[in-house]
Amino acid sequence: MARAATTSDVFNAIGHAHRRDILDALIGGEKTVGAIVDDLAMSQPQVSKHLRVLDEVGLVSWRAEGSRRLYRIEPTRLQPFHDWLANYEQAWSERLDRMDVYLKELQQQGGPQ
Amino acid sequence: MARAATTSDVFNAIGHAHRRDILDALIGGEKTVGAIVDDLAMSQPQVSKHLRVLDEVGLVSWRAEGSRRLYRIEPTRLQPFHDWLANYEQAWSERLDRMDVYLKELQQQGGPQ
DNA sequence: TTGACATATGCTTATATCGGAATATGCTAG
DNA sequence: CTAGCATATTCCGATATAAGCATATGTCAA
Repeated sequence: MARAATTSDVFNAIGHAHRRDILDALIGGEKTVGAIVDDLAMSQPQVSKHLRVLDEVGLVSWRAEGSRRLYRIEPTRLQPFHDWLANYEQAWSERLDRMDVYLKELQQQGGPQ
Repeated sequence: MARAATTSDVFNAIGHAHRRDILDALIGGEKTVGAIVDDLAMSQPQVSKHLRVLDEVGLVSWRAEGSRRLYRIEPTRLQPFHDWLANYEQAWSERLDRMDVYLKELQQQGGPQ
């Protein structure tokens, strides 16, 4: 077998730097494909293809205006990522708690020999 | 050209489901390679390779204990994710604000027709 | 309708992995 | 030193894209 078939997965979508660049470029608000092409140094088909991936995953949406498309970020779709991160932060703080308990025990016992 | 050479990039590292699975398996604390192999249904070489990637990116670290290796998560390396997400949360809340303003306008006007 | 512009799509090539199997390395016990 | 276990590494074939180029599609203006 080969690479895991994980396309159309939010994590995979943001796993590529160019797509993160595109998302970053959209932080200020909706933008035209051409504007993104100008902002970043990418070819138009390249941008369109990455936008397609981002759209399939739901990270961006668009509306037509004449012959242009205005793309915008769909920040709510970052929720899975957010949730994923939260697990580790919880694990981390629990770990700090345990360390805290340990340190307090040491204090009560007068410290290690 | 082909796929962007973005290995040894934290975002790329978590872009693959199996590596996220491994990280999840390590949430409870440090674990042996063999333990991970048992937990997830993956071959030992497969797990070792993914651990290598995660290690190169700094998302895990390990200590030797006899002939075993105990791997653990390195939560501080999650900071880039946190920072990146923070940008979009701002965009997100701004969007909620705009929606709020819009809703208030509707209220003052007596609602849409 | 034609022309010009904006964007999407199809085709091709190059390449980065992924996964599997076999093997190497490292450590410990006896 | 040898056997055996735990893990890493190498070699391999398969495949999923990424990027480039050319082209199709769609929209507006005249």
